[in-house]
Amino acid sequence: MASETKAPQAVTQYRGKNFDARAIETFLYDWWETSGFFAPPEERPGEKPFVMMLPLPNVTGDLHLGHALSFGGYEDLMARWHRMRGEPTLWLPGSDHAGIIAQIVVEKELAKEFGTRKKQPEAPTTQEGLSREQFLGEMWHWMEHYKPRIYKQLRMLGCSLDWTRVHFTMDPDMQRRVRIHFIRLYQKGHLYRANRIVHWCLTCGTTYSDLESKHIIRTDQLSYVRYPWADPMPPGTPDVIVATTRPETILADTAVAVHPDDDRWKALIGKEVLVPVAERRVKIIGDAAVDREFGTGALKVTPGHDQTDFEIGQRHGLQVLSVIDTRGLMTAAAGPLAGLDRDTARTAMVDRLATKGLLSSQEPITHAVGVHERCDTVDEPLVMKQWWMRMPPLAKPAIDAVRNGTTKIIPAYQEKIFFEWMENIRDWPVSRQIWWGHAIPVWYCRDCEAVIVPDEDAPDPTTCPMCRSTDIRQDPDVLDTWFSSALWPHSTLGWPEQTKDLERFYPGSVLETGYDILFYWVARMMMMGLENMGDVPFHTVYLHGLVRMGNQKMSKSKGNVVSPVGMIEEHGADALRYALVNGVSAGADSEFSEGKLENGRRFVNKLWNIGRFALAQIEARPGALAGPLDVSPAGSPDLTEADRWILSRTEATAEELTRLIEQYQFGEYATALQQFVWSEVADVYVELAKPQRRPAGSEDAAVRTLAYVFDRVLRLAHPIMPFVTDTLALQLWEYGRKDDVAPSLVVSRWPVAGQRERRLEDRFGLAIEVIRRIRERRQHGGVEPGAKVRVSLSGEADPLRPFTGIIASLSGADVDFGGGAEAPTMVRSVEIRVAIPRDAAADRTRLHKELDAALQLLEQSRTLLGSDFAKRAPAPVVEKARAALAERQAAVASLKTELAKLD
RNA sequence: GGACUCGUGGCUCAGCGGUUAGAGCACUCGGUUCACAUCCGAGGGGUCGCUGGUUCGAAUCCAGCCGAGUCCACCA
Repeated sequence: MASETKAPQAVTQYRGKNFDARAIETFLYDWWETSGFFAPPEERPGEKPFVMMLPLPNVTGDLHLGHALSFGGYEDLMARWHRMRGEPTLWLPGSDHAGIIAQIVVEKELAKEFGTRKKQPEAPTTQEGLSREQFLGEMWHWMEHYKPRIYKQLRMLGCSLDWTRVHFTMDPDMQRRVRIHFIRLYQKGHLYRANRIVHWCLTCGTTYSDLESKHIIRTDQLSYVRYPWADPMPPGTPDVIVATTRPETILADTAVAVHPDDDRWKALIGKEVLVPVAERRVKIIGDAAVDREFGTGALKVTPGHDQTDFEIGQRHGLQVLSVIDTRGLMTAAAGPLAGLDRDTARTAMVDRLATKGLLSSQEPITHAVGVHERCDTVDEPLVMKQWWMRMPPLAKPAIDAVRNGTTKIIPAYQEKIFFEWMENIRDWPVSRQIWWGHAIPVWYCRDCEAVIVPDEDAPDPTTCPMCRSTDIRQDPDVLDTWFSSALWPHSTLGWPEQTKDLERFYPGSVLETGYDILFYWVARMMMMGLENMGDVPFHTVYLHGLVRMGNQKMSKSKGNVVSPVGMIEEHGADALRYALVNGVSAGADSEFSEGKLENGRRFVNKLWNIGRFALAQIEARPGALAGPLDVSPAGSPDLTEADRWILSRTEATAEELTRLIEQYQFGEYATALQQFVWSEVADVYVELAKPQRRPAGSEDAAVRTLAYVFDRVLRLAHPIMPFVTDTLALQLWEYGRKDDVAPSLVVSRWPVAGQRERRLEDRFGLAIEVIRRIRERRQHGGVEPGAKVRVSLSGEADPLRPFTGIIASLSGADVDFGGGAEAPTMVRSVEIRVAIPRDAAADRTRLHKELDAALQLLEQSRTLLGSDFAKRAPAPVVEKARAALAERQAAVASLKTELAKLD
């Protein structure tokens, strides 16, 4: 830990009447960081560190609200809370090189800077005029621009990340680790190179995996095409007509498939037809993948350009023909269509079929079409030689880990989704045809075609170990960006070296991220962690929902992406963080709004002003805090009922908030915090702490109570609102408190709940209900707001005697316990008589209304207790119901008596 | 086709077996202006999607249905 410096004056001397986050946030964050508060302290024996990896944002990206929720809401909340619980906490930052996305971003930047450049058609991702080395030079250059941007945004959110351990997935040492990982996986047989059908994006010029593919609904022409019989057939043999939306691929057909149980066709399996235009003889084969309901039940099989057809081809040993290249142009194999792009070729083919009389009919069809999720370009399935990762064996241990609880997923229903995917996992194509990314450590010999994979600690090979040729060349592809991020939890800690960090911080604790990257990242981290480390990377996966605004999923194309940066600048990070987390339950999507942000801002300001009040009281009575702060009844005999009440409520809240955070119920934590701070501390206690409301001689007790309660409140609120709380704590701690203080809330201790006075809490609660009712009666009775009113309490009012002064003060009444002439109102079994101008008619109406309500409640109690409830329900529950019945009986009796008097 | 989630006051959501179902925002009324570009107080507003079932007791558990959304596979 760096030596901590004194907190900046901009913070300790900030005295704004309202909290202006801009005045202090940057100073405070810089101080936290330079003081080393965010780095885990020196290792201590027996410690249990809390370790979390930041879900690395794309280096070229900007933070969006989802990040703000994730990083500034849940993760920083957890990091700060665990740190305050005394656990050495490591929250490790970094960014992802974001392969294809970053390459596209920089290509656009280059285009802006140097004018539009025509892309070379044979290598779509190449900037014309730039060699691969030059282009990568540009990429690195731009990284220096983007990296600080994204890191600054994380700092603005207040994220307590350990910046001494920041990593970037393309750092040279990370590249080395990825290389070693690749080589080890290869040597163990988890990686192989194969010629298979893959998704190809014509816009991005690269392959992509199933996960990066999505479907859109589109309407196309469905063409029915007749495939003439190759040999003379007996009369009555039906024509073979297939339905296709891609007639241009007919030229690559190598079979026609029908369902083996299809009565219309099964007798014809094994016969041959001629592929139109190509005039090639192909067999009719039987395969269960064919949908009998679709079209005529006969399917043209094009293994070179369709996923399903490729699989059918594999099963039947069919030849794979290619008629479309990586630019989307028809190849020489397409004969008359060679050179046309795929869309033109489609029309041309239809024309030709029509001319030849082979086009039976056409109709529009609405169907799902696979597209690349990055750019919505329609998928062009191609057969290419690619590196693949064999997934099922890697998935097995990860499935087991979740099944046996080693790693727990929250919310639990996501586990089902995890299993579903993992148990049906398919091999992962990991090579990408772009330049920005991790190189594949494989060389190919041009002379003997050997595949050369060096040992993990060997330098790049220069000669072929098989034939000694020097004509070898490295695989030009790079690895999928998720290949490197899958290693993040161990590679950032030094793997494969057995570093101190790796030993101390692996396995980690929690992985918090959006459910949308469960497969992309979480599952893969688990698999690679288990493979490389023999242990899971985290014991808990907390998945949060999406943040929507205006009820729409935010996306760049919809143009409704709202930047949290502007919100922070306007309202402060605390307000934003609070607004995002408040009232959202685990895993649920949430709707964000200006209103929520406004509420967050006002809550932050409320806290600030409670602080201003507390500090002013403390300053006014400096002697009150001399010596240790003891607010136990023994240590402070001058405490009033109100002081003891708020102290007890504070302990109750500490207990409750601790439980909520422990159970990952962050939304409820935020709500409960606001409830306590606003309705109890501010609206009730602060009012009762004002000198003009204090019984003489209890002023010092109020100051001590305020100091204690406020200190607890700041700690309890710090995980979600770090800036305003630490500013206040630093100022509060200037005054005399000697015990339990820290240089900053960041490194202070989370409160341990102390003794409560439950009876007092209950009775005080009753007093508050009574106060409410008096206020209501005053208003409805037309009493002048400032005027004093006389109130008599009777019935079961004895427990309220200690609170006479409080009731009087907060309701503007002179209170006695004698009963009186006025018509009462009932709160539970306490009769309240408020002296207001009598109006017998109004009294009667009101009393009747109250009586009706009371009778209904009484009836409910009686029905309940008259049923089997009394026999079957647990004793404490029945006891409660009995007490309620008694109270309701008393209330009804009292109201009846009063009504009788009126009549 | 398979699976999952959600349907609670005008809006956004909590609550997920036991008192008269809560919060924020919005709304109505009344105050205040040396903690609070505000704040305080009071109030109106809910057949907890529908129909059955389990239970002494269901917004909460189960089944079916209706509606909204998501994921996985496929759509030639």
